Amino acid sequence: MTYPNEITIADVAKAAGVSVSTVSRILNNKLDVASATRERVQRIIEEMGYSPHAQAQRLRAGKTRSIALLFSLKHPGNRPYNPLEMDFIIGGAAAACEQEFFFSLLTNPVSRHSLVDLYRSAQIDGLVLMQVHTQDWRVDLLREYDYPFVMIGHCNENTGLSFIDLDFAVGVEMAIEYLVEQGHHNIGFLGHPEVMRLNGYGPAVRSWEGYQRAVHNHNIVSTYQEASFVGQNLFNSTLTMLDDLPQMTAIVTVHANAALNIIRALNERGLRVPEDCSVIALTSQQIAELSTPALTTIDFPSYDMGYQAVAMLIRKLQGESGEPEQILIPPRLELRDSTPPISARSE
Amino acid sequence: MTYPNEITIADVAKAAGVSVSTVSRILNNKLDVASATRERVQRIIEEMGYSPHAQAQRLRAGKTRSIALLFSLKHPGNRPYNPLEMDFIIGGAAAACEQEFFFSLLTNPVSRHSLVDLYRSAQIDGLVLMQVHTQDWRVDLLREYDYPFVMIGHCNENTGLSFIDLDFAVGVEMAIEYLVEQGHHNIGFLGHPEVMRLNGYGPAVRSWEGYQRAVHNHNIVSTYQEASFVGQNLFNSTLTMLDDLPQMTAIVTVHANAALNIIRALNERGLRVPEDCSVIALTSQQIAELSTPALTTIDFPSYDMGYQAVAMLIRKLQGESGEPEQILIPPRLELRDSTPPISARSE
DNA sequence: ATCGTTACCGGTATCGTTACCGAAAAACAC
DNA sequence: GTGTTTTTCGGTAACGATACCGGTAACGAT
Repeated sequence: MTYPNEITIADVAKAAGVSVSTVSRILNNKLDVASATRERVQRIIEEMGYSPHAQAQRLRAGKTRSIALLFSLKHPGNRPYNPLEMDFIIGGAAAACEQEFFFSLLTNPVSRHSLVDLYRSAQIDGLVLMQVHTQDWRVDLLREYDYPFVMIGHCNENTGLSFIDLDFAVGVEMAIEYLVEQGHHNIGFLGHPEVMRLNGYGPAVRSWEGYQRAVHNHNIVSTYQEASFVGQNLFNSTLTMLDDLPQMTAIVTVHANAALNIIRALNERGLRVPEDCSVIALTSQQIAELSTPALTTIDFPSYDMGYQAVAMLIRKLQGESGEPEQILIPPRLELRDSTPPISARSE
Repeated sequence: MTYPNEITIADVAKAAGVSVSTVSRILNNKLDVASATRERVQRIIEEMGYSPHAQAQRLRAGKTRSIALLFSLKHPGNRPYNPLEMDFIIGGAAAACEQEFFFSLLTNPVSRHSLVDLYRSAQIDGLVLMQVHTQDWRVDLLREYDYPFVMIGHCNENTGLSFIDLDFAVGVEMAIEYLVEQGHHNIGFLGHPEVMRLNGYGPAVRSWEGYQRAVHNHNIVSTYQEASFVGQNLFNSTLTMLDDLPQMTAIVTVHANAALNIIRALNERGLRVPEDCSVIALTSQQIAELSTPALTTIDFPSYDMGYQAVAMLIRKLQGESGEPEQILIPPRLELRDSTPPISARSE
């Protein structure tokens, strides 16, 4: 028993004794078809196991009904890949699938040519950009060509562009302010690798700005280290901060999965979290709750951001409104167990 | 200045003063074209910024040149998603992109109907299945219809099927055997959630078998817990094992990111890793090196597995050989810092 | 000069679908 | 009964590309 998958609309038409036009109308729920024939043909469609050829439909419609997410594996310093970026992908995929869009991952490095080609050769209707830099040639190019896309992240100049991003600057500031309110005076900051900041990688630049602003606005002693995502590096950077500022009682980090290494480094020096040192990380709820103690965070709703970005892109593609949507998520402090409440710390 | 993207092969032909056939031949590198015209037309293609309409090409060719990976977000007990599964995705995407295949993520739950429809409606040429169960209706269905697919994982009955999987049973056995050789007699095993094992989820079933076999073959005292991926749960399960077997000196776990919680739980009881208790995890190099101490592992080369699976699928699609490829990766013990060398433990 | 071979190119049909136009049939008014 | 509107349907031409077939021109051989 074989299952032919070469059934076309013509086969259905012939079997039903109607024209292809009629079958097409039925498939697309047009009204000018007698309900008797509609039901009869629908039954035959069911029996034959026919489903319309998506490629042909899309060629005819001039739409691909697929979008892609550019995900560079070559991002400097970004190995292993950030788990929050994984959430972007999953969230985006979920949003796309709900709307019956195909959602592809493009990991090849893009050139100007290959980027434009994606649109020109009708491979995709739109694109999601992540790992956005404050100045980003991809953004400039797509804007110039007026191709539809959205960003997870944003540039310095965003007129006419749609994006969703977390407000990293305010986030870091908020974390430090909270610690100051709790009575901390000696605070460490563990940021992105310096190379990423110098390259203009958005989160690196803005979280750094937030740190600088907080230090400037509050009367605190601080130290900072810029570390890569590698565990050993985070571990060592924490030790370096302790050398630099032995009386440090709190650490703020932008690293999603640094907690383990920070805690271990502190333990190495006989310090415990949260009794001797508080920790606030900029990460998602899921990751925060993986650690013990669960981490107090500036929440990084990465899954939702991916989801929203794709939803935004699809709205744009369906042309519901020409207005760009720009969402800069206000940071939200989530108190968990890595920052003791003020009462416990008062004496 | 606008950038029209509605240039067709006909426009190029007209501009070049040749027929569409000739342009087509040039695009496809056919030989029966005079090199003079070829170069002239190619220059015009370049100038006009033409690239062929992928949809039309694929309709004509009867191939979609896209594959998909089924990734269920509803996997019981599997929240937050396993980082190793993320690696499958990234590895698969990388392999697909290298071969210029589109690689889509499908997160919607599939039904028999929607699964078959993917092929019938020519949305995809092939599929990668993960989260495979020892008996899996999706596998049975695709096999019945003879649609091309590969698995990351495998079933009990795999004749004619292509897959790549890690040998979990032997892996767990190997880990325990190593610990026995190192002189451990009291060993804990932290496995997948019971519900996954009972549902027939491959890795859960097989790692459990490996554990049982090891306990049966060696003269050891052991305890086990089955925990979900949630941090608190892993933490508590470790404590429970310590209650159950206070003299425990080693833990084997299948959880990719359990290390933090195991270590913290041990610390809670005044035990240190690796001085008082060894830990072996079944996880990838990248994750193993995130922790301090870096974890000794049964290596789970998840990125490569995703990559290989897609490469395998593409080979199958290009029909290089009708033979199914079945790769059961022999486990490899990677010694790092969470298991002290035998010399350090001898006295 | 004629024929055959080769190199190069153009026309046409086709992939499977949908939009459009118009025709046949049915329904209604009088 | 005729005339008019409405319903229902079929034919045809696209969408943008490629495969196939056949035709022209150029060349060498006889």
